[in-house]
Amino acid sequence: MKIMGSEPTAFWVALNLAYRSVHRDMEEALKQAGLPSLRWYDVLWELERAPDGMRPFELENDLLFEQSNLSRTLRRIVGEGLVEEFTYAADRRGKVLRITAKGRRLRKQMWAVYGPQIENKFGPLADTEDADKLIAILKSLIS
Amino acid sequence: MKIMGSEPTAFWVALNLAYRSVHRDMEEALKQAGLPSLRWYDVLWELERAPDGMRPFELENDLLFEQSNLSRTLRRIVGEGLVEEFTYAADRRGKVLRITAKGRRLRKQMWAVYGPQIENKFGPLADTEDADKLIAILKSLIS
DNA sequence: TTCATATAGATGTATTTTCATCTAATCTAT
DNA sequence: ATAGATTAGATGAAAATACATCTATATGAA
Repeated sequence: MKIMGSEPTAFWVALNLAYRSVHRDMEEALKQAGLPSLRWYDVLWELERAPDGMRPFELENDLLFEQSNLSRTLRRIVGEGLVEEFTYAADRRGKVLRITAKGRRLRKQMWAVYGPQIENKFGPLADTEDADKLIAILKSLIS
Repeated sequence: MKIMGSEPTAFWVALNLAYRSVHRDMEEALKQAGLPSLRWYDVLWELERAPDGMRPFELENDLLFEQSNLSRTLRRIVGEGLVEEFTYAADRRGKVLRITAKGRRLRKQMWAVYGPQIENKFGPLADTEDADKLIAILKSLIS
């Protein structure tokens, strides 16, 4: 019989705190620089890599967004002119999103802050061969 | 010069998605069972292990709570009779929190759902011979 | 075709979280 | 002792997120 303080719990607790700590610091750095949140970055970067645009529901899956949350986030992002919406001919319920030039510029500006943050936090670990193993494990947890 | 798709970024992306995916599922399971959120669990468990009670600011540090958020979360938790507040004689700005019998019962109920979730997700990994090393890496990210 | 079901996305409402600021108590240096 | 700075915690207002539901289109089986 497993007891509470066992290994799996320790792993989850560490994962939890690590994520939150890093996330908090990164949001802080972006805010400090007068830039939007990480969620916005994720959307912009995802769209920047999709030359033909993406559907909202694809973003939802890739980024683990709550549907209603994404819908409103997109409204704001589109409102800022960072992304454009087009009706999707093949399915008239849907739409297609494409990043704008302005969106690309902002994404790049954000990367200037975000990138170094990642480098600071994770650069030192990246050498460890254990890091690869950990990445694999982390990926396996995603459903 | 580092490019964007490099190792550290892969690590962070995996950490990010893993956390969110697991967290979402766990919250879902708790909600399904009509139980409060993980944040409440964290507070209750932390207090359960503190025989002499804890100060809010200690919880704030241990659980990476935003101060104002914790303040309100505590109001709700105390409102439900799960935790009691006492004035802290040695520093009259502060207070001491102690879990109640009701709080302990609820914490246990929650564990009946939460524990198995952890076991499901992380149990399989625990065999990894260097789980400890991976945990250490995660912990090293916490500031 | 037609009815039932499923999917894409929006939106009203409630809840949670953040941000900024406030009060009261404590601490520190003079 | 006292002025200034710091800390514990609360709170109004704003923003983000979640939940439930709704509309419109699409799909699939009879």
